[in-house]
Amino acid sequence: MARWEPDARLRLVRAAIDLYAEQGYESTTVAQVAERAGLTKATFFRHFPDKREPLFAGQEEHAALLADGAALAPDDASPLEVVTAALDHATAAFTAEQRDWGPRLRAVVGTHDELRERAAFKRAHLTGTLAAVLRDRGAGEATAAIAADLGVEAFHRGFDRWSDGEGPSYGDLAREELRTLHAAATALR
Amino acid sequence: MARWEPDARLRLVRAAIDLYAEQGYESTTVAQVAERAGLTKATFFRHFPDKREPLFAGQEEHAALLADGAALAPDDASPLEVVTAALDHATAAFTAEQRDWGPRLRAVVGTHDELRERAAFKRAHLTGTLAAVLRDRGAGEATAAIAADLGVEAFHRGFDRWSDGEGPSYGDLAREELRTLHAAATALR
DNA sequence: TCCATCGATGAGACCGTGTCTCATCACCGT
DNA sequence: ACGGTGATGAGACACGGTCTCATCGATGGA
Repeated sequence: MARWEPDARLRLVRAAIDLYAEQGYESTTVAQVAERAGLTKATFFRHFPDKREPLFAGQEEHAALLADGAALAPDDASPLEVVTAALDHATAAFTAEQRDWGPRLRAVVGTHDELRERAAFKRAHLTGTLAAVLRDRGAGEATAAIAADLGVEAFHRGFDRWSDGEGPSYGDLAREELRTLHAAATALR
Repeated sequence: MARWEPDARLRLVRAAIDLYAEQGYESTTVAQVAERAGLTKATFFRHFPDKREPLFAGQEEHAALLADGAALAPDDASPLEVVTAALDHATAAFTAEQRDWGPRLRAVVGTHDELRERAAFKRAHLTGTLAAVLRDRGAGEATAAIAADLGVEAFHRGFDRWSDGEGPSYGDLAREELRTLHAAATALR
């Protein structure tokens, strides 16, 4: 793996973020992204299925980590404890580089519906994965859906605050968000 | 408004649903859809912004109705009561034709990620709209987010059951789903 | 040292989506 | 009849995304 100049994939991610931010997503062509990374269009599509995906490269990992963390929780854990375990486990994915990219990614994604759409899809995938784990553990349909919603909401709120440089660790922020959301949920009338 | 053969837009919707179901979404071209509707590719794109949109033609109306219904609720209504009012008001959108198309649409959308993605986006839009109304009415950030999630979840579950031919009226089904979800939410631990 | 292999890349043809411009045609009011 | 208006058709165009074939660079073995 990785001959010639290594890290082609990473170079493509960086080139995409930079160009989409500099010139706008629409007015940037895939060929331009590839060129900035020292590659060609064909190679871009060998690393990513489409023009939007480099911006969301880390997300499948997040889904996997959330699911793994949830599956690793003790058998007698309540749904909310399972979600907490999932959030804690996901902490592993959050490197310094991810934190730096966070705000820039949010800004770029916010500029174009096509990107918002992909973000919504990834989020729905996350929610679905988490809900499936909860159902497998015996939670009711409705309970699984709500707990998953709260977990993913906390996941994103925590990440946003963390990548804005707030708080000590991501894990603490996410847990705090989850507590807040849970309190609001039980108080709902 | 509608000269020549009237209802060009509706004919396009029907042609799209039929062809996407018959031949698959991928292997159907926009030109084919337009041709079945007795039109051309250029006219298709005058009625819809892209190939996916005819399948989701009714959804903006749903968002508007939910928002209107929520805004019409009495000033002292609780978040959940606001959501209930929104669901009741949305009932207006559900014609017999919508019910017939429901299962077919679900089936087609389920066959292709590109369509699932659009569905997730529409749903996120719905949730965002509802949450915004709730925040404007003074609900807290977290409360608005959760109430909106429950509302949209109930909206979709209700619609699925209703379009499967279940239950008396859509309004009753959606209210029932909302009650179930609310019960699960308050019982969450 | 040389060579065969294998995986990553480049080159370029190709189809479909989505945009745009210009011409056409049907309806409408006068 | 006649001109205006708005929906449509025709066709060129750029770009996204797929595919095939050729190339090249590193590796491992004789």
